[in-house]
Amino acid sequence: MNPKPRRADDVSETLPPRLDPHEIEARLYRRWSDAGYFHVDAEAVTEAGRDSYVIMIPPPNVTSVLHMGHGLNNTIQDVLIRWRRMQGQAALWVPGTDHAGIATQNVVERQLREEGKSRQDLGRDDFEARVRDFAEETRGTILEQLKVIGCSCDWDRTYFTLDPGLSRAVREVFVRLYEKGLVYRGEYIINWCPRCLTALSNEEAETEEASGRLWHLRYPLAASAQGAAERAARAGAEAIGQLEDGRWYLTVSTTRPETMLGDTAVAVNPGDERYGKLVGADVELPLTGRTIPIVADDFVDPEFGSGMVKVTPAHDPNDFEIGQRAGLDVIDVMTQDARINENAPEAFRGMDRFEARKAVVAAFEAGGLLAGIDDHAHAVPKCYRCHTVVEPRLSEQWFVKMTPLAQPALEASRSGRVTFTPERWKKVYEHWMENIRDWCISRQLWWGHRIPVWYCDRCDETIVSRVDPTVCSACGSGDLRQDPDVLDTWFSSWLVPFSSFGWPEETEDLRAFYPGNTLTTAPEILFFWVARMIMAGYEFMGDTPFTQVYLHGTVRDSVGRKMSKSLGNGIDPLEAADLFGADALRFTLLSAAAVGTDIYLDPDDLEASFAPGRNFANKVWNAGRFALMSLGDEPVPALEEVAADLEVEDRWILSRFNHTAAAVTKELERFRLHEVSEQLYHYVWGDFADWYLELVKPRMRGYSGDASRQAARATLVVALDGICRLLHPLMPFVTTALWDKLPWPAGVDRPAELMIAQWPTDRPEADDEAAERAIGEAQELVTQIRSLRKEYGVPEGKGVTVELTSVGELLAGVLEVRGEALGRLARVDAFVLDGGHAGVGASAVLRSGTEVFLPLEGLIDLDRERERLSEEIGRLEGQMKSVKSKLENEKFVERAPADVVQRERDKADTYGEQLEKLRVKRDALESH
RNA sequence: GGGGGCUUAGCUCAGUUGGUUUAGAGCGCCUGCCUUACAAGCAGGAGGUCACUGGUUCGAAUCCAGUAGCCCCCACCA
Repeated sequence: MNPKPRRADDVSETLPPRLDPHEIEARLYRRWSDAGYFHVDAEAVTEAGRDSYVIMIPPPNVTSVLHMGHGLNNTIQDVLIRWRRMQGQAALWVPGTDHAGIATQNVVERQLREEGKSRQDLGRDDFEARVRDFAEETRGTILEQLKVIGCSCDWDRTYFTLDPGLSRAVREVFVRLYEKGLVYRGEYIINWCPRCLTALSNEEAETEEASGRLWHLRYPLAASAQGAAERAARAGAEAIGQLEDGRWYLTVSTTRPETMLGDTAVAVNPGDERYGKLVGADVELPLTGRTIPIVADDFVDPEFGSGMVKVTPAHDPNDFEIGQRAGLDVIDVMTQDARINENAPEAFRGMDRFEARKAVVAAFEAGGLLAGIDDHAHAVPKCYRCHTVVEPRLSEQWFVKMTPLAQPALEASRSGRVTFTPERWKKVYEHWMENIRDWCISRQLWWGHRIPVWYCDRCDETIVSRVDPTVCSACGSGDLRQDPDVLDTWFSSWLVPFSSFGWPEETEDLRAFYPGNTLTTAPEILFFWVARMIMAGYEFMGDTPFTQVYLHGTVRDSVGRKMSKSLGNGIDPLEAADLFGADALRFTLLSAAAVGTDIYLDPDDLEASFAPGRNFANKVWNAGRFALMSLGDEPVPALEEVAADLEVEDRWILSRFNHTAAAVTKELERFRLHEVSEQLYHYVWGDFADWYLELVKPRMRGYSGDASRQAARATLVVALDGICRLLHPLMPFVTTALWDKLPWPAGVDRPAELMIAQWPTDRPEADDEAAERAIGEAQELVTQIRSLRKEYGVPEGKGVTVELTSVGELLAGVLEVRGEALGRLARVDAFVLDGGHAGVGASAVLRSGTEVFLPLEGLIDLDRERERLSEEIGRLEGQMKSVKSKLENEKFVERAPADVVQRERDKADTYGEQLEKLRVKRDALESH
């Protein structure tokens, strides 16, 4: 009658008990790639009429191979893309890499230095070639890394920001903005890195808090101003004083004393009554022999310091502006590598700025002109690439006027056209947009897009051109010189949402894929990249490049430091994928990626760091493996065919699936990937593996008859198929490997590949509230019995009889049809309803009010158990006594350290609780 | 100086817009199990006055105010 339990040996032989990621991952990736599933044509949208879903990868820098931050970033994008693809959209993920001007140039220059060479030794062309080689190699590695973690990018569209197409777009944009008056050239104070020898944008100068000093310097007033100074001092101007030689001086303060060598004025606030009379007076600038005026300027805060400010137009942006307003001289006293130059007194020439600082202070001190030094915490700007202290420097650079560009981009956020997740970034974005400053785009580097500007040596004409000019457009001369500088690397990446689709041509791709949808990145580049892309989108395409900005957290090490190559605390995604598999890596990152929170991984303990993902991947594998083995290769019926034979657990798992699918879909829409992974974890591990598979085991072996077995088989196939689909975006490899082996009912269409199988949609008919409540009660019953068994020391293997009273209808129903299966899970031989509760036993009450009684007589040696309990109670009482006596000892309590006393008190509490529990148990045994 | 955020179990974090959550998860910890899918596992368990104070409410981890500590972003105070 009962068919023999069958084992599908063919499956069990090919499926090892431990998931071996190496065996499947590379093979499956190649299969997907070869089949062309990653590629999306414009026709899929324009002709087939499908909705497009487009993600632009944040192009990794070719500076170095990917780290775990990229792992997280790209895993998230792949989840979104795979999910949308399964939903039937034309899901396009455009990959690319960024030439990363300053960063890459630095790396190669460092290599050269180790060889004892400089870029000048090589010359511009050879140097560029060398960087190109380096970039090409890293680029290749990066793209391989993305493939290893499973990224389903459209590789046919891979771009590099220096490609001819993208370069053409860069040039077009520069010229257009120039023609519109939005690109201009000018001499301003910019952030200068004296090590990289280039200008930096404001965003590239990162401020770090530093505990510096504030030096107070005395500047003697000129002979002509002595009288005015004396009167001011008499009137209470505390910054005015008298030197030993009788001359009057004023006091200024500075954090950079060396800049005084380039001072051309002292400024006071025009409304400052203390110094009003001194405006126009002359000051003898120490060390230099120069005489400089006192000027009035609103910028000066009368409350700060002495209310008098030294003005160095060539070395401070504010001073530069004061100088402009007052028509002051500009004296640049530093070379480009921040040494004192020939404009300064000979004694200081050639000194590094920090040496010069010391020397200047020493000279002031020697001259009795040092009024004092205070500690002073302030923000020091540093180069974001080499951390050298940035020097404000006067130089001629190219800028983009940003205010006009910012307007539509700001409006996009305010109107909700562009949304931010987490929402708090919306305010940050808007605040920045509202206070946007012009963008310095020229860099004194060799690696990047050359600025398309030529200067005529004959007539001084400036030519900005889409094509390289050969003769001057003004005088016809051929003596043209191209601007030696290159553009900021972000000047190419802010265009990729359209330049990667062939802009400025009006391409089919642009029509199909612009605007895109979701931009996923770390908050660090919100201003560098995200905001600028939105601005460029509106300026050149008339629309935003994407409508959702999702900003995820940072990957940090176990002590909270950002993972970085320089700190050596990074984790190579390849290493993690190699050790645990790409699925495990992905799931670990996703399950830790609660919206907006950082992720902590320990580079010194990869096992522990990736355990969640690895364990879960293995669980999925084994649950699937077991299901496949027990299904065998015999034909499987469709669910509809066995509808009448479904057991309560079948209806339960299908209902649970429907709820899980709905929740997962909803959470994906909100980028709540942590919740997505948690939902799936509990469904797969908790519901499916721990309960459904266990309940269904006897049926799969045919113990409940063939109809029941076929119903279980059909349900199992549907459930496993659903799990593979829901889990696929997160863990594409293991799900595909299982799904490939899944038997399929005849007459039901089977998709060609899991990765393009349809995403589960809501099936309200699958919801079964009764089944969920019934199994819920059954689970509680089983758990309670297990707990009681354990607590009372019933031996593992021993079967028991359990008596139940006040059993509800639902539970009674389940017990009637599935009592045996439930009994197996709790090691219960028989459930007796409305039993007498006679004899010695343990009891519990379920939430529904059902009472559970577990008779213990004959099951455990009551005398021994009593004895054991007494012993344990005795032991605890002894320990309790010694603790109590300690605590009752006044001297101990008074003299022992507080934490030691507290520990004793905690002990007393713990023992007390334990004793209480043991006594209750003992009483339960004694009372019979 | 401005703006934003955080504080929940030993650690890292959830908690769906005040009420089925008796505040959850993973890792770690304790106890017992190699039960023929999985020891990367199974079963059971310990551990939290939800930073503090006050308020609103029938009801607060959740809303409001204040206090303390931590973090991030922006900023030209010499």
